[in-house]
Amino acid sequence: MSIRVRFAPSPTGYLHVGGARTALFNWLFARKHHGAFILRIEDTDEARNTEAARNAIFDGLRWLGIDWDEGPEAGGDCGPYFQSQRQAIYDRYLDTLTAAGRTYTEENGAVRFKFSRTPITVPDLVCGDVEFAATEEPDMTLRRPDGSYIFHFVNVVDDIEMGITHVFRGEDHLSNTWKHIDLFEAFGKNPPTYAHIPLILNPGGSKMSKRDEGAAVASYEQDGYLPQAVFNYLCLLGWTPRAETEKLDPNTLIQLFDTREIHSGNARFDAAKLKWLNAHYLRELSPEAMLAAARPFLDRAGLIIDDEANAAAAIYSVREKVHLLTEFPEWVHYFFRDDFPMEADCLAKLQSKPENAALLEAAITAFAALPDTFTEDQAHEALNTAAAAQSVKPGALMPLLRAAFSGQNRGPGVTTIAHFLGKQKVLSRLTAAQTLLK
RNA sequence: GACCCCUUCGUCUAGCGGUUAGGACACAUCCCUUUCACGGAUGCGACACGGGUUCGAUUCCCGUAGGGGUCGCCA
Repeated sequence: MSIRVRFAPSPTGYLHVGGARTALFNWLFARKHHGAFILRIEDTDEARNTEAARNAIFDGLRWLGIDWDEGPEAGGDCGPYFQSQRQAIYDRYLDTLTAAGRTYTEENGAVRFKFSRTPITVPDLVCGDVEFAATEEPDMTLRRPDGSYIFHFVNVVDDIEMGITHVFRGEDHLSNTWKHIDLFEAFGKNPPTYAHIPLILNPGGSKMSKRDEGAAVASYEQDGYLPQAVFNYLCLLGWTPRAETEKLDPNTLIQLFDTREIHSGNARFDAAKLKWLNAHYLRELSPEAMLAAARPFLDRAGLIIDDEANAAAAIYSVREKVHLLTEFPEWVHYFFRDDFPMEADCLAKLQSKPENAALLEAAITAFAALPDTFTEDQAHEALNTAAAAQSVKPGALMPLLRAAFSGQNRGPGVTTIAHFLGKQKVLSRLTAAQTLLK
C-alpha cells in the first residue's frame, strides 16, 4: 500500500509555525516514501472560512517550498479538499453510524456518538502504545443542531475517504486520539498509523501562541529570514537528523527522515539559532539572488538602485556581516545615497588628530590621479601613494577614508568601498570630510 | 481536578548499564584582521530529586517534584 499523508489545517488567518512543522514532517515522510502529500482545509467553522485565511495557508506552505500532490488547486481523486464542501459525504457516514446504533439525537438536534467505553490503546510511532482507560466523558457531539459537523468526526471520515495511512500531527492531539480510534472502529475501519510530534514552545516554555514572536510563518519573511533557513530550522525542532552538520537541504532531509528519531519532548523555539542558520544560507546566495532577496528591505529603507550590477556587488561585499535581510540597509546605505549619517564615534575619529587634515589632502591628491573608472587594486595603490607621501602606514589612513566614505567604522575594506563608489563620489566624500575637521 | 506526554549544559540535542557525559547555538577569551564581520582555537556550562534493580546507573523500574498538553455543539 502506498503512503498517503495529509496536512489538515484550519483557516485561522495565518499559518502557525507549529502547523508548518507538522506539514513539513508529513511532507518529508511522503517524499521519502514516494507517497502522496495531501492538503485538506478543515473549514467547518463557517465564520473563519475566508479567502484571506485560506491564502495564508497556501502562501506559507509555498514560501517554505512545501508542495502538495492533492488538495486545493492541485486537484486529486478524493476531492473536494475543503471540508465545507463535503457535507454529503459526512451525512452518508453519519447514516451508517446511526444504522449501527452508535448515535443518538439530542432534543435540540445535535447528534452524539456513543463511545464504546472500553479501554483504548493508541499505537504511536513516537510515544509508543499509549493506553487510555474506558472513558467517563460525556458522549461526543458529531453534528451540531445546524447540521454542521465537529472536527473529530470529519477528521476521521476524511482520513478514511482519502485513504490516509499515516498521521503526523501535534502532540496536543494525543489525548483525543482514542476518540478517533473509537470512531474508526465504529466504521469498521483500521485507523491510520499515528505519530504525535512534539510541540514547539515559545522561549518561555509554553505553547506558541499567535502573539508570540515567530508564531506566524509569514512573519519570517517580514523579518528577513530565508525560507530555506526556516525550513531547515523547523526540522531541527523535534528531530535530530543523523548527519555531521545541522545545515541540511530539503533533499538530504528527505533521505535522512526517520520516524524513530523524532523526539517525544517539546522543544523551545530559539531565534538565535535560526538567525545563525539564516546567516549561513544568506552567504551562499549569488550576488544576483542576494540583491533580489534584499531588495524589498532596501526599498523599504528608501534606497534607490540605479546600477543593478554594482548594487549586487556592493551587497555581496557585506554578506558575511549580515544575519537577516533586514540588516542589509544599515550596512550598505552609503553606497546608494550621499546624505548618509556620520556616526558619532566616526566623527570623533576624524577629528581626533590635527594631522588628519594633511592625510585627507594626500588621499584626495592620490585618488584624483586615478582614472575615472578604477579597479580595487588601483584604489589600493592610491592609498599606498597617499600614505607614502605623508610617511605613514596605509593602515593609518584607512579609518579616515572609511569614515569619509561611509560614516561608520565598520564595513567592507576601504578600497572595496572606494571601488564601488567610483572616483567622483570618492573625491566628493573626501572633500566633505575635510569640512568636518576642526 | 482527572487523564496523557515529557525531564542531559541558558537553548536545541548525542547517549540506548561501565564515556574525561559528545556536538550545535548563545556567551567569554585568544588568534587572524590597523574596521566590522567571517574563520580558527580555547573556555564556560548539564544528567530535577528520592528510592530501588545491578558488581556498576545519565541509561532500567517505582515514587516525588517540575514543565507541557487534553478534557467543547473550537480545530
